[in-house]
Amino acid sequence: MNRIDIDFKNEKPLYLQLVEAIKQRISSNTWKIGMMIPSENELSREFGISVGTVKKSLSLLVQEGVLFRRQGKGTFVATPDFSKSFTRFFRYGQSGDLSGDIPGSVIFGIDIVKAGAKVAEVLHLTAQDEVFCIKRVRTLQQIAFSVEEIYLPFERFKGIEQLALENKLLYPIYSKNFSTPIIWADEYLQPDVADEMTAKELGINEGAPVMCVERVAHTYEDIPVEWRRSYGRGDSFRYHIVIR
Amino acid sequence: MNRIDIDFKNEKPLYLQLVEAIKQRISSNTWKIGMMIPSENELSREFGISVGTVKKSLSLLVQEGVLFRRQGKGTFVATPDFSKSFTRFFRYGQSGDLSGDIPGSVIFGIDIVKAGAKVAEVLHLTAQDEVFCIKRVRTLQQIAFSVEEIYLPFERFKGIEQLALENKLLYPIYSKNFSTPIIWADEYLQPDVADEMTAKELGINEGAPVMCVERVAHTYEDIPVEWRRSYGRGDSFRYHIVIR
DNA sequence: AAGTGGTCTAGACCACCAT
DNA sequence: TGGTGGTCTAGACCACTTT
Repeated sequence: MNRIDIDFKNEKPLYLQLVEAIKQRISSNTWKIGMMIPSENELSREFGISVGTVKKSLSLLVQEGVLFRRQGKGTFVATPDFSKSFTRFFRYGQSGDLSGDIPGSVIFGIDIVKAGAKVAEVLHLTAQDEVFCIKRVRTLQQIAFSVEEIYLPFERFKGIEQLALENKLLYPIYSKNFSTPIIWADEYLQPDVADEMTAKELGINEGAPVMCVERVAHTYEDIPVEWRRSYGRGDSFRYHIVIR
Repeated sequence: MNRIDIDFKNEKPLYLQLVEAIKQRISSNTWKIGMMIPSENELSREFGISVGTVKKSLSLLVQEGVLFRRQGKGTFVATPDFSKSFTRFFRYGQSGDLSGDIPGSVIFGIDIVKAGAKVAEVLHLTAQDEVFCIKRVRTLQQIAFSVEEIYLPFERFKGIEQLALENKLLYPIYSKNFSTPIIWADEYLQPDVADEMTAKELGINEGAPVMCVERVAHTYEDIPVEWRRSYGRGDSFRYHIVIR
């Protein structure tokens, strides 16, 4: 029936068209997070393409982390849970691993300001467009481990200033309240030393090492919707990546 | 003919067995870097499996960066060129990007020492095993940007102390002289501040920010063969990664 | 037993490249 | 024109999960 999503005259391969169609259904909340999506056979019938092609699309989406599959059970919409991968690099002491803990946060303020050149560039706005600026300190077990400034486009996040953000993870809020799930991000790391202000907020000495992390977060449709700059305590920061 | 590589009674999927067989041929230099490997049809005949299964193996190897393919031409062994991805994060000034430049290096010494606990653990040796320890400073346009200590297992790299390593990239040497191409690496980043020694070597002030990068480099067979710790100038270090 | 995903086959047709 | 990879089909059989 519903073949409006697939265009057989289109030059684009069918399996990529199906990938887009599935992403669209997830991003429009037709298929919700954690939900089982139709089986290979059903998708094959619905879109009028072969099971083999459906398999190719689904394995691509699994590879991207959008879906996960369980043999004998089904295919499910993955949780775009960045909180785990985004804080996995913090530790305390020499060996303690707190990546399982949920960080707390204290909001220092949320303002509406002009984007300015830098923010405008990364969020694809003009420098005169208004953005929200959230300042907060994040904590693990009552210890501050990072301070951050977060910039959000005003239009998309209108009303966020009235929500209780204290001790909340932001990405679930973007997803639930603003239909804006975060799917991937660019991240830039630079070492730095704490200035007076940062040192006070993190409870460390001025001149102590900190990690500066700048991040641009994106939606399914690759729209940049958040820019943030964090300063993390050097003694609790260890970032692991695999290079291929 | 040559079906010794594929075991149809094995529980492991055929396409994964083929992936291993192909990696083995590359790592044993049977198929050299840049070489065109046999076509899908030839591989299908040689290993006695269907073309579809061969396609699955090859696309997996492409995804891992081991092979690359060109429609109408063939499938080729990719250059395991880590020099690019491993130095891509350096820059000078506010915007200059020197990732295209080849860094120079000054060797401070190459010693044979006992591995010790840390090195033994990551290189899968015992603490009494001997390893090479290379100390060097790396430069871009005559400016030192990092100092590093590099540890290599003695047995695999016997003779490296007699080679001219000055201003050379090490990974091509591992590959050419020791049949040890580096395929992937774990990398750990932490911010730090320069001590007196490091500051002098990098030409910066004591207490200035530096990035501490620890890396474990691996072969095709996932054998860890190098451990290094680098301290990079904070003002020229910017690390970019994409999180999914 | 019925439904799911995981593997595998044996083709087909096409676009691209070399000759 | 013949060989290559890229896409797509229409099955088959298996392992696993649920009913």
